[in-house]
Amino acid sequence: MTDRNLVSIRPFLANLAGLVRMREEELTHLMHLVKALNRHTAHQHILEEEAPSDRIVVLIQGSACRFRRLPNGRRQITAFLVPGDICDYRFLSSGTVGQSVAALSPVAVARIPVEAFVAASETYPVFMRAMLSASAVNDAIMREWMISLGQRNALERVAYLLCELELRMRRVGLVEDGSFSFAATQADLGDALGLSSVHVNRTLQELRRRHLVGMSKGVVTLYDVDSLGRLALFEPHSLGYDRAGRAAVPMH
Amino acid sequence: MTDRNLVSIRPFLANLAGLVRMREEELTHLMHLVKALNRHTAHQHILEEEAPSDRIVVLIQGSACRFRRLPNGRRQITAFLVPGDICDYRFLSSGTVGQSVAALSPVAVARIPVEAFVAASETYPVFMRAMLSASAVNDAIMREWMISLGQRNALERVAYLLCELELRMRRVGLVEDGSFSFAATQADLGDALGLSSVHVNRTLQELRRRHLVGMSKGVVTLYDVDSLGRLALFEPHSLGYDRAGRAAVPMH
DNA sequence: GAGGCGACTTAACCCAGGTTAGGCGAGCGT
DNA sequence: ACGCTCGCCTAACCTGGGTTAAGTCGCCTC
Repeated sequence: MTDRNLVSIRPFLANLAGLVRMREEELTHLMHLVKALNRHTAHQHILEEEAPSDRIVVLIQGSACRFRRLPNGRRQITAFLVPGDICDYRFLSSGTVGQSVAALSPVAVARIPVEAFVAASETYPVFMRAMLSASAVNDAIMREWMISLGQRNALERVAYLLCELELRMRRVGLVEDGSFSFAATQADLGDALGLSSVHVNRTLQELRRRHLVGMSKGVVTLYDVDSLGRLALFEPHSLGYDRAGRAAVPMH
Repeated sequence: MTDRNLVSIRPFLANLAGLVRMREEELTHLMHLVKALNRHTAHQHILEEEAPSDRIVVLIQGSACRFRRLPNGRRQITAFLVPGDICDYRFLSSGTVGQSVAALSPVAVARIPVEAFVAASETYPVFMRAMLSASAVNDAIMREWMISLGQRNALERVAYLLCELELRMRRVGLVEDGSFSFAATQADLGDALGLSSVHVNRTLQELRRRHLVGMSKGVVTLYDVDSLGRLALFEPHSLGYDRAGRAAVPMH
């Protein structure tokens, strides 16, 4: 493993530990499964559509997105990734499914050999359970995006996305005073929300005007999460987190 | 198991056998895991949001949908289910995630106790692999719906949905002469596609006018799958099927 | 420090699809 | 045979968000 000391994989551990109960020993063992820690610059691809899935790839630092391109050139971003997120779950079924992952900012990425992970799961079944839970949460997030795209208007969509990101960042201990780092451009947001970048701009301005949101230089600030959540029709429990009564994991 | 003779669970077996290679013995064993076969009338709920997931619920006959309701009353259909489909994958992670499943027509449903299934997977690991594959396909379908909602216009969306359904029905041997049964109303289609029922109507008429599609009394006919697919920006391989070189499974 | 590029902003115009409000026919219960 | 409900269809009108086009600002490179 390279430079484990420079970049902490803590968000990853926090992510999984927030889904299943894990003992100290298990967390340590899990940590040692990480075999490589790479960096990518903004806009670089982290995973290609057709890449074999012999590694579990985990985002450790920075922002990234999953997306797919249509034959007509349009792009749909299907997920934003925050530190601790697993980039792609195809290793669970050893299939290859068509979507790529790209960095939105400079990122650090950890890679875990699937074989080693599966082997370790024999001794620690909690590892596989954690992955399946993470995958289920991922599904829930996708489902909620579908609802955004189908039923929410522009203002609600943007508000919803920000609430979702805030919750996910908070879970891994990366929200401070209502602020967190998130590197998508307005065009990226448009490709994720099914809006033009022009309209994303109009919408963000409206949210700023209402003193709900601040956004600049890759830092998002939510001034009033409650009002924003109401506006967004945001229901945290629908994301599959904390339904088990388990909130953000305390980092000791 | 009740009245196994009246309703064939063949679509279910075809579905899984189309994802992983299974021997005759395994298919037989799988069949014997089915412990109950129930019927529901149209509009009845098959699964509630909060239901415990101690059964794997499989649609055997008829049409159904997964959906979630927003606090403002609007409804987003997140998936249509065709015979052979697993209604809900939450049993994989033993979490409860908020969506319901409802019948669109009279349906038959099989139930497999999760415990028995997991136990059987010890002897036949292919069972669990099949479930994970089915879940991955389910993800791919959801992803493609997100792309529809975000990037395709009304005509493309409707066309896409019909192509997808045709493919899925064909996989389980339920397409004859380009026709298959599908019971959603135009309002249902609207709730799935993020369109008003009025506009779904306009759009279907346009597809009929172009001699691409026929639809009446719960029977869909595609007159020209190729043209329709082109119009829809439909890329079958993106659904995760047949990427492994495996097309619709021959039923011997 | 000139030039270029990428992200954000603004404004004018326009259209795809929503909304509202009906009408029509088939099935069904009484 | 009546009336009800439900699904389908039509038409008139309206608006949320798309499109195009241009301008600003900061940052990076040479």
